[in-house]
Amino acid sequence: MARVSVSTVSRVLNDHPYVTDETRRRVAEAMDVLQYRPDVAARSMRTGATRAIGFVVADFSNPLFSAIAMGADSVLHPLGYSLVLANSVRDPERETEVIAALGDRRVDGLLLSLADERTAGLRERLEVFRAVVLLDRDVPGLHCDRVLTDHATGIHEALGHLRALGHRRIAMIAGTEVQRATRERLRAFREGMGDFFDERLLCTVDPLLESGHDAARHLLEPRDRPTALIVAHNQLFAGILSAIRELPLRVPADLSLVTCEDVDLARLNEPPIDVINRDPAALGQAAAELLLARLEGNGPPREIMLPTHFEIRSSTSAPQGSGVLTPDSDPEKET
Amino acid sequence: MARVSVSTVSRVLNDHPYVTDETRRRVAEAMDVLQYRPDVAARSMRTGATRAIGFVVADFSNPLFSAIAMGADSVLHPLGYSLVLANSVRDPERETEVIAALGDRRVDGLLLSLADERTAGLRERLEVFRAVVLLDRDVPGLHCDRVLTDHATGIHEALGHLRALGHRRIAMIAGTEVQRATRERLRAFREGMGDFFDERLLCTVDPLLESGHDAARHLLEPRDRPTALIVAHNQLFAGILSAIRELPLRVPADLSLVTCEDVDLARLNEPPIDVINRDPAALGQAAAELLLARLEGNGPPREIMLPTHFEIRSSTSAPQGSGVLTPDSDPEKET
DNA sequence: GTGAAAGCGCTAACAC
DNA sequence: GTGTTAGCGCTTTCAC
Repeated sequence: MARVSVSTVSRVLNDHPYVTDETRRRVAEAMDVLQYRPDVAARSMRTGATRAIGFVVADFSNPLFSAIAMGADSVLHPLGYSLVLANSVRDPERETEVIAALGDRRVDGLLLSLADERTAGLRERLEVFRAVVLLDRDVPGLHCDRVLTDHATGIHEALGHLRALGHRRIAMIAGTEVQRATRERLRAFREGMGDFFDERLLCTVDPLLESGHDAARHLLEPRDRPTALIVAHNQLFAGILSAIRELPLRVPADLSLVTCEDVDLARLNEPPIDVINRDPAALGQAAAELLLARLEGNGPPREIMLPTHFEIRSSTSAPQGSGVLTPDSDPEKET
Repeated sequence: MARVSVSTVSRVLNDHPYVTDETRRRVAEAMDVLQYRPDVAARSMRTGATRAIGFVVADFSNPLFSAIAMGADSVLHPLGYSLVLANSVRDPERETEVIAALGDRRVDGLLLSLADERTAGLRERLEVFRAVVLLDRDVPGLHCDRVLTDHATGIHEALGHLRALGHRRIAMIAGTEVQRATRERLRAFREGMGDFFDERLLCTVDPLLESGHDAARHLLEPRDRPTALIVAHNQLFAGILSAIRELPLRVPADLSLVTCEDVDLARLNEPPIDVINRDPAALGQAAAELLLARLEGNGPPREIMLPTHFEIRSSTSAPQGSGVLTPDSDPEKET
């Protein structure tokens, strides 16, 4: 229609030099009239690039992932990349399967919030991808770009605060050790507790509502009850909170409580829960930037470490009978 | 390597009849050895189908969408479809843009949780897609498959409950009328309130944390304060709850409270909040099934209506000074 | 500056 | 049953 060859159209499309303004105009006009839109699939067959990024998450009902996805999308979208979502529903087998499926789609890169870092053969499966970025994960033997979170600092800060208040019997309910975040939190917890560390006050469970609930019921039995509890996984918090309500235990009078990730449920609880906080959108953004850089050129794998911060609200106070009095232990504030 | 032609390989791949078991075996073996994986892009160029479904959401930080996406994925994934995510960040302009981008990708179908149903030219833009399913949306002039939610029944039930308790001054804070859900809730609210309807107790705002907060602060001023409040949008609830805490108002003694969607924050609040509930995963599932059916064959657009249920917990009681006493108004239960 | 033609990896029609 | 071949819609040499 513009009386030019396909190659010229292609040149206009990819704004090559060496096209007359006049030709360019004619082609643009024709495109407009014909409502022409280039076929991404055909283009990628030729160029080898799909402008699609696979995003593998363990469980996208976890609000953390929405935030991460938003962060990643905010840098990827303006450059014309689309996110292809793959939910592994916390199943390692399905995880390798969705990764293979994304490979078949020839996505340009992969963003991985894996359910399980130790799945056999994971490294080999990831080799086909031009770019892989791990989101707060650590796959044995895999050296690739990563965005990590410094979970230890948050735990140390929280522990410091609790111990300063006089707590000695501090418990932790965490996810499973197949994820770096949990391993880091456990490590920091052991470290920070030092001589006071008590194996019986530590509990790792699948990050599900019910398991959190059950673990809390068990851990918070009257006999030898801890005076403080750190919830070391986002998705465990709701279940643990409901267990605390059932017993019932007053927070912070009977139990000081700290959780990870700043969700509505923690912020708007009465009392507001002290949290070990981070910026999940920043994680997504950083990961996307690393991915883009990798797609651009080569170089050694990079690592970005993102901070955590412990934020005091009103869910911690001196343990009962400790003789220490803080504003937080003011009985007026308690339910 | 299997000493056969490409077409035979293709036949094995698409398990056509008329291939000897022996040949099939040889090809399978070669595929295995060569780690061969068919190229989805090339295949779709030939067949015209990409096995990719675009999922447009207004705001994927809304946990409702994760639930819907999980539901959709649970039926799409087993059939080899991938979800391509597109976040319109509540911006109508960006919405048309991401829809165009999904068109360029030649996705087989579209699942739409639009931010704005009234964007000009939306209908035309959607014509290029082989299948479009609206998720609880109503685009003027567009007749396509839809999964709707019966919001009215939930509102009527809640209103019936509140009025039976003796409430007359019932307020509603809702999202904006660019979404069907809000329009339905408003309509049902007007209807259900009948002669008691008071324009000043109705408020529509952008579904953001702050706007919910501000609207609540304004609506709940001491003068002429309503005795009950229905929160008619998921994402408004947190802001409204924080406003209630600031004032502070006791729930349900000073204010009976009802919200939409059963989120952790509502269920685990003290007291647990009465909710108008639905099953978002079912919505996603139903939408995916409609989409698949449309991809299969033709026929008139179908509509599936999903129910809502009002669930009483502990956040509603008779209004103060009404003389009616219910277990829920027991002062022990209040903060 | 622009056109002709090859080829990306697949499927399907047609031969045999 | 299996092979040969055209062509999906693009980009990219290579001519001119």
